[in-house]
Amino acid sequence: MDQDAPRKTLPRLDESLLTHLPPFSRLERRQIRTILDQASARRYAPGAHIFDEGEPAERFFMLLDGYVRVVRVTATGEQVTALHIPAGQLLGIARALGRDSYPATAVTATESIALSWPTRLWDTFVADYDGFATETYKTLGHRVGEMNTRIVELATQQVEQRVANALLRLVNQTGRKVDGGIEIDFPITRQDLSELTATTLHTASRLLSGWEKLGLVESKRKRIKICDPHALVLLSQGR
Amino acid sequence: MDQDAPRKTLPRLDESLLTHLPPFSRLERRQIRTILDQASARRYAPGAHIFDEGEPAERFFMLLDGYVRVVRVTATGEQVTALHIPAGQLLGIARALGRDSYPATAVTATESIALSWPTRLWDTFVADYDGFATETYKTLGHRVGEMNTRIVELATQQVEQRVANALLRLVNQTGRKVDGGIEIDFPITRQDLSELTATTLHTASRLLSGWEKLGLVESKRKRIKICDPHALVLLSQGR
DNA sequence: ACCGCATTTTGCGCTGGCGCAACGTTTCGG
DNA sequence: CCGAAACGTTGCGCCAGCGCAAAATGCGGT
Repeated sequence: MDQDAPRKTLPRLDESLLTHLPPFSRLERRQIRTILDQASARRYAPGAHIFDEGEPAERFFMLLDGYVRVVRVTATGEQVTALHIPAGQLLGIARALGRDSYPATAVTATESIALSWPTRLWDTFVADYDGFATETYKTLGHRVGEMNTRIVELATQQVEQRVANALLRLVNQTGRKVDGGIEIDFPITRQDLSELTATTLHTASRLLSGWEKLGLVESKRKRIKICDPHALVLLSQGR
Repeated sequence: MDQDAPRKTLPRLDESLLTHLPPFSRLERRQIRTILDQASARRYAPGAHIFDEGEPAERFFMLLDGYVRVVRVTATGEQVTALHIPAGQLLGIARALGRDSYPATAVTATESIALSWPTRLWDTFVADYDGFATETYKTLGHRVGEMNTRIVELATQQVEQRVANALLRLVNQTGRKVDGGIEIDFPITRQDLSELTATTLHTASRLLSGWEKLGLVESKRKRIKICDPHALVLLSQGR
């Protein structure tokens, strides 16, 4: 997207990159070697688009490092974040659902590294590699579950509860222990948070300010630390 | 659920029931026979629960006739409709996503008829029947797309637009031409509509009343007829 | 024909949270 | 080190749509 620089296939990708990741964990060293030899590795700057909604799904990806937001843009230009994907998961797997174009846009939240393969190899992977299909469908199932939860939240909860829930989920997925609490492990702006919870950055900011005064959270620019998760849980359940 | 009446395997299920349905369309007569012989058929009264959220996913289903709403219930007892499923589609296919319990409740909107098979046969179907996996993942992909759309709608649109959208979608999926317009082919209350659009039955009722005065729709109890779809499309896109 | 229940309609007041606006603060490139 | 851009905070007014309440209407059962 950014530059059409030739995807540099790094000198030698080590098998250890994949061996512990669910979709590949049941495979033999030799198989992983084959898979890696077919892969391209690439680094993405923060905010880079890995792929865009509607594009033909030419490749599928394994996020090795970083975080990715999956975003949809409405006709009127508003953004809605559908999902956050942490390192170690596949993305752009439209093919698994019989689609031939990407249903959403993938934007890196941090500097990220991803492997990718041409979509045409998908069927081979499914057929040849034991556990690959099962494991991907599991993550897919998990994502569907998350989407479902979001629908229910959007439909029934107040903004305050939704924001609290979103923070808790982010912390659970990507929390990093620091002194005084748990911090969300990637840069996230009020704007991002608002796109994740279907509100405005103003309201998100007000809520965080309020919580900060109560000692529930602390936040610097682009960084949020949860100090009192339990209190947030209470908030997230409407008192 | 309702009664534990023995699932009556009807004397003889005809192959024609399945031959034209996507997941089975590429199969031979003989294979379909085998599939049917393993199936149980059952009739459900309107409002019956085919399965409930959280239950172990013991069977998967093919809806032969009727309409089913897929519903989630929140901790506070509110209902949210996640999806509508028309005849000819599979449901309860938790297994396809590696889940072993149903993620939502399936409630019939009309009298319905469904075939079902023990979940343990799922893998056999996928392995033995060509096109079965592909086709199911396609419907799954379609449903994921719908869920995505709903998230975006809930996040960005006003109630009026959401209700308009919901009506249009229902009409597209299940519309039946009648004189003066297109009618939604199953009974749907204001309450149902509100659960589908995350609003209250009051607001839904007010909107429909308003539109009726403008001649966009006509509605008797549990029946909604769209008279001017084009005008609704305009509404659904915010003017 | 009548009763009771489910569904629908409508009015009215209240409020969560959005829109707008202005201003403070941190980061980064040059 | 400076200026601009990105990010965050806060005050204020307004309104879509919810909650509550009450009544009307159609429907099925006995």
